[in-house]
Amino acid sequence: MARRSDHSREEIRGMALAAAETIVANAGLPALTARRIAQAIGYTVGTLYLVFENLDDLILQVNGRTLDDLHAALSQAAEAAPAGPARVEALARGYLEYARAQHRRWNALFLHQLPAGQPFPDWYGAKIAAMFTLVEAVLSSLSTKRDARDLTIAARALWSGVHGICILDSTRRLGPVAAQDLVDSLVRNYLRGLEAG
Amino acid sequence: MARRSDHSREEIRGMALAAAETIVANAGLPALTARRIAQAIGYTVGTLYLVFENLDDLILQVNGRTLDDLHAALSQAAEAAPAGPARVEALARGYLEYARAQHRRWNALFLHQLPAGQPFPDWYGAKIAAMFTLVEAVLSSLSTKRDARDLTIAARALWSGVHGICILDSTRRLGPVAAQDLVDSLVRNYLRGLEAG
DNA sequence: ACCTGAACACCGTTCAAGT
DNA sequence: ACCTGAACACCGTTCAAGT
Repeated sequence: MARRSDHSREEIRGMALAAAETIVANAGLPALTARRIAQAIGYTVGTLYLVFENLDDLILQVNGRTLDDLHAALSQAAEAAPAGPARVEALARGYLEYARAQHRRWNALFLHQLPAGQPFPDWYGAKIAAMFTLVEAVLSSLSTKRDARDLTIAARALWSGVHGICILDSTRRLGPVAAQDLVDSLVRNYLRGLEAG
Repeated sequence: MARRSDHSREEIRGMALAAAETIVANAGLPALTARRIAQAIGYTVGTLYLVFENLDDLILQVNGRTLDDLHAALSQAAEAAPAGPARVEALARGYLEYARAQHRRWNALFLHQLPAGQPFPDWYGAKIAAMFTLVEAVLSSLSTKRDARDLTIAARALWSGVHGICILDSTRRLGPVAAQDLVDSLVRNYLRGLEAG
């Protein structure tokens, strides 16, 4: 293969991200290497560095797509359930289901670490925050008496809790206990406690 | 450096694990390489493979030590608090404190992934299970009416939840919310919900 | 018997050189 | 201008060869 202008920068970028997503979905984040992506799209490694800052940048883009996908799946799961506690439960179960169905892509979200001290770029942080906002929206319809700060805390406490179950489940640290039972237990008792508070 | 019998196999093993622990504590798991460990103990890489199966085996040993250390810290935190709900809270806060104080070692626990499909060795699984057992013991003193299965579920749901908060905190995904507030919210409301159930 | 050190097949990243 | 391909400084792992 020689000099080519077969594809624009944007096209190469899109091809690389699609190839990367496939590699992660099929073989997991550790299998994602610059040479493998380059081979999949028919260019050499050097070309990737014309289009991405580095591998971390590329992985962040892949994970950003996964977060968008996850957000869409959760919105849908929530809307399908009747408002109230059942909707919170549907959201939590939706998260567990997504983590299982897309487990290599979902795991990549948490396996990837930026170099020490480097914070997430703003656009990525916004995608994480949007996940919590989704939970806040569903929780806020439960009881109107709480102020914004309580809502923020409740949404993050509950959602982090659900996340903890999902991640221990996906990394097989839970032993022979059904993760769904844990999610149900956490959501029900937390909400009951909130109401009684 | 030439042929030496300065140290027994067991001594080399201990030196390597100690060096590895220091590297992880100072620079994080990604900085842990066979060549770096070898250099730290004054042997060549080949020697490490005489004493460990491979790097995964070595990392598992390092993480096993961290789990022991964590278990001891949590036992102590629990015993220092009065029995009852306060003790559950002390356990949860102790976990968050450990994750923060030893954050690179603690993170290594969850950053390391065994090759696809390879389960944790039994001795390592037992150390994970011991963590949940600790929570069960503290929870069981709260109410005597629950059966063993309920206790297992409650301990794992609550503890996974606390873990989720700690891991999102340690990877800076929580935003400007105090993790301790989340831990307190989760524990209090979950326990209150359990009681009301 | 114990340990070395060089080799193999990989990495991420850069950049002079080709078309 | 666009892309290559070879180079650099690394990896984990193995194993013939040295002492």
